[in-house]
Amino acid sequence: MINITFPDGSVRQYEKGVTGYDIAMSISPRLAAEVLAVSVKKPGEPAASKGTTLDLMRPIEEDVELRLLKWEDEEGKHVFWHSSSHLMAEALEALYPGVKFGIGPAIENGFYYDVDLGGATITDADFAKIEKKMLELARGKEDFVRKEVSKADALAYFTEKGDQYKQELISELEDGTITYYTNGHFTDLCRGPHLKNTDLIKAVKITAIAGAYWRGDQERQQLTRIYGITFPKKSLLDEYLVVLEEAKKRDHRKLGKEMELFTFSSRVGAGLPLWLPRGAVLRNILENFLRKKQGEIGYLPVVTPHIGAKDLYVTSGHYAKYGKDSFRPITTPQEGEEFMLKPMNCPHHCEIYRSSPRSYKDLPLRFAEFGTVYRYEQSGELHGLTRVRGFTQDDAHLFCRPDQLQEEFEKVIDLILYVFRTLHFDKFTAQVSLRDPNNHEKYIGTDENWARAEQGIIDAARNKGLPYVVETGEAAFYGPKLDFMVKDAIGRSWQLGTIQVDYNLPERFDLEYIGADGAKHRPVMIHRAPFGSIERFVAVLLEHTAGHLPLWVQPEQVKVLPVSEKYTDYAKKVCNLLNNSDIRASVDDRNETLGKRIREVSLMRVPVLVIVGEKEVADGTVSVRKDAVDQGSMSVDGLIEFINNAVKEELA
RNA sequence: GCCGAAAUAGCUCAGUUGGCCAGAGCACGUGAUUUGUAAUCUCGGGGUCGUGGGUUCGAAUCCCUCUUUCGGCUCCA
Repeated sequence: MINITFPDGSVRQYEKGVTGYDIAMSISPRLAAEVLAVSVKKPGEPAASKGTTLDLMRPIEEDVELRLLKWEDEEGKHVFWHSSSHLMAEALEALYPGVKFGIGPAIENGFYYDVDLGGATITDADFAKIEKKMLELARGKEDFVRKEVSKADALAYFTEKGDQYKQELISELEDGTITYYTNGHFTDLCRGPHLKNTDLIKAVKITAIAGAYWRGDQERQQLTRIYGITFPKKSLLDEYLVVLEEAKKRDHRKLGKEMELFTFSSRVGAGLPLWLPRGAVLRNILENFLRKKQGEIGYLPVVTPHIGAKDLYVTSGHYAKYGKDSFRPITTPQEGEEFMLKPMNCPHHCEIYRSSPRSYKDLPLRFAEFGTVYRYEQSGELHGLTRVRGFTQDDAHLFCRPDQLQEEFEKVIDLILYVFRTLHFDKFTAQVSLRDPNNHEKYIGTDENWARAEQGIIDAARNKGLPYVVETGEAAFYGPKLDFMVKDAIGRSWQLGTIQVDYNLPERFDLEYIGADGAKHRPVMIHRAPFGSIERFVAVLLEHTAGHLPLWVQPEQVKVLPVSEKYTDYAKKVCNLLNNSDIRASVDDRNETLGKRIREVSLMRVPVLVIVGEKEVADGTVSVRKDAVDQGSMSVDGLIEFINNAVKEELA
């Protein structure tokens, strides 16, 4: 007998070799019908470990802590979708004989399978056919059968099948660890785990097709990636589709148009946003907010040009790294003279540092600039305001002594957290981006400097008690980073704030300061941008708020609506009083019905509407509504106070 | 850059297997109306159907080029 410990701490005894399914059945058949897989954890495993997910039919041979995984568990969904990808593969094999398979994992929302269709093509029109086949196979109640195979047998099987992708995968596996899973007529190389039976899959939606390189390598074969999502109940699929529709409405590209913030023009060029008046006001508000805060904490404003001599970037290393993939150098009437659009501000700031001899007493020096940079992003990468070719970084470079690095770094973390908190970004992830340990030639600088910088970042994040994840291979080519990642409306992750420790540029630019000992020393540099870029920040902010920006950020805070022409003068007077109190207000006295003007102003997301008619003129008051909620009538002074308080509350 | 999809009026979209001067709503202009909390009525102007080429008696519709956009992949200083 073995002891099985349940999440509530209770312990039951079962025969050795009992399956998760047996255990669920022993509790209730209804439960057994809902359980998708089990998670087991051996007594010795650390408390933080989530345990190992196993098939329901795998025998359990020793004492374990056990969780029965259902749809509601992340791991349960993962198994469900992974099995669904095998179900889709089975359907594809039936519909497209000879199809070859790459990999088919579960993802955050559903699953995909990379396939090589030979000469055949799949379009959206084929989705229904695939869905139908999958449901038909699911209703056939096929068990997922696990089987251990030798490497030689596995290779022989997929060689005979002619599937070179699976052969390649198997050739990299160790003998004795290889398993097959079979559902119906489809057998796949797979570690599992899987569902007990396909009949748990009740609703299927093929969502998209796209190209994907085999093993993510641009140089290799491009496969067709088919995305899908499945559910154990039809109603869950319907709910999911509604959520997707809602997310589309929050798309910053749509909101930017509706709210008249920005636009693009193919004549100006792809990826080069044009900020409309209201958008420009929004940018100024965000910039001034940060400018003010940075002024308070010892940053010094600097301004540098949009171009720099090519030599500047040869010195910084950017030319060698990005020269050929970037905007080409600008030539001049002077033979041999070349300038480049600046892809980043640091080289310019390094030259500002060099403009004067520096003492250890001068440090840290913090040079801040809203610097517009230009990067030739691949055409297929451009995306609204989140990935553009010309954008403005809320950049600053901090030059400090090595003994000041830790404190300076932590102060930057504080600043970024302040910015995020003030704008109500609570759902972000801190990511420590380190260099790829297997690919050092991608980076510049010595191993020693890298090690110091990477350790410095990890220490700072720890000291601040910041929860973080570590990603190797995500560092910039000149140094490791601490990135603040935020998701957009449809779940894509974007980097906003970033802090980077850099020992390399100070060396390349031969930056120095005179220490207390009278000798020359090398400063350390921190690159940082709390927003990341204004463009991307605005995009994500719009998607998070669905356009209902905080009152203090709204380019237009108040619209004053006279009920009719007769009250326009009074409306203008009210508006003037608001403007005099630094409230962004305007009058809409167009010859339209009040109802229509309210509708339009609401669609523009103007948060406060002020309505004035006969009654208000007589009493010297205004009628106020904020975010579609009536606030009753108040004096103009009362309104100013009301707005100022609302803003104060947001900034608190 | 790669795979796939798309581009019709300022915006959102119709436009049947190629067949008379290409349509609607909103927006815009005009006249009426002077409005009390999410769409008042009238009349009107507006499109070389993204670009250039081709097939055809005839192209918004079929084929190719380029541009831009969308979904992924790769990339992301």
